[in-house]
Amino acid sequence: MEHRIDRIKKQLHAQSYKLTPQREATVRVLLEREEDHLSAEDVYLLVKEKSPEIGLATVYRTLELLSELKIVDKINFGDGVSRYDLRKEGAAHFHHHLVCTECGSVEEIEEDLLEDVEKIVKNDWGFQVKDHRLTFHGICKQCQQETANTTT
Amino acid sequence: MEHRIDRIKKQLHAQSYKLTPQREATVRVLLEREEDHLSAEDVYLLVKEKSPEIGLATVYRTLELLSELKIVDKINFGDGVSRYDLRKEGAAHFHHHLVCTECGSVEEIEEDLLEDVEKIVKNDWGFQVKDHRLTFHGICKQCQQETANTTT
DNA sequence: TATAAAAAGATAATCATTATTTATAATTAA
DNA sequence: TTAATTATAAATAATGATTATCTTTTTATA
Repeated sequence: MEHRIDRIKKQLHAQSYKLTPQREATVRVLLEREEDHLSAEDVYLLVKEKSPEIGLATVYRTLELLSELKIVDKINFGDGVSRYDLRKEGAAHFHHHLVCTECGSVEEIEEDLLEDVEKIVKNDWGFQVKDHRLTFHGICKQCQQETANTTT
Repeated sequence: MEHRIDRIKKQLHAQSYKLTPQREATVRVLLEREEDHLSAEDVYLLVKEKSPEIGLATVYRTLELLSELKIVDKINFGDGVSRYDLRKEGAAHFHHHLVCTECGSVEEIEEDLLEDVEKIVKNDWGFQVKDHRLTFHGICKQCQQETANTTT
């Protein structure tokens, strides 16, 4: 944890930003809840538990900053809310998501499945890919099993 | 054009909805501007040109309805607005997008590049894919050329 | 230390979207 | 055909996420 905070600190410094206490508190929440896909409001409430004096606008500003520096990714699953997702250390690319339309769960795929596709895009469309967003909508393993059970 | 309106009419009827004049006007705008990725507001303004008496809420309702019936796809490129994109006739899947971070242009890829990836998702994650959304962010052909020119 | 710059806090403003309430048109039953 | 029911639309209010503004506090620098 401390190691990752340190790295983020350095990334901020590299762009002459500071890791203020408020920013650190926000980053800590993101690290603790790395598996989740928190909205700004979610982050705000969690940060508030430990640093009650923080303001919502500050959280928004911090998330925006982290997003610009590609430390977090801002994603949108179609409900009206942006969600913020810590990028894995050293990951050049956004990871993929599996959104279950039954139970709403969100799984992550770390490995990059798009290398071949990106080659095609480059060769056939002349488009120079910098980043991608891939989300699958469907039915997760668990929900499939539950449906199978109730049917039997 | 009329043929496609007819098909959409049938799709609505199949779910016991009607193609009211307002809905038809909205669909016509979507057909005319098929290449674009219009926001609800955009659609509203365009429909208003021909049918000035239409209300914004009606456009929203219509787009929502068309979206439920999978006649249009609702997408989000990360600015705060939802955009609505007519699904190609008979297309089971959402098409892909190339968003240029330089000029903001949006290209579409009709062909499905994800068949292999979906197989992997199914086999390795047990996830039953119903639909996907794939967007590449990067630099389009034209912007690459322009950069090359100014550099020389 | 004094001054300038950056960041934060508080809250108002904005803007897309949704909900509500009333009116209108279309369909069905009597 | 008329009355009653239902679907749809119009107008506008309400909501809710996000951003802007303005003031205060903190940090860095001369």
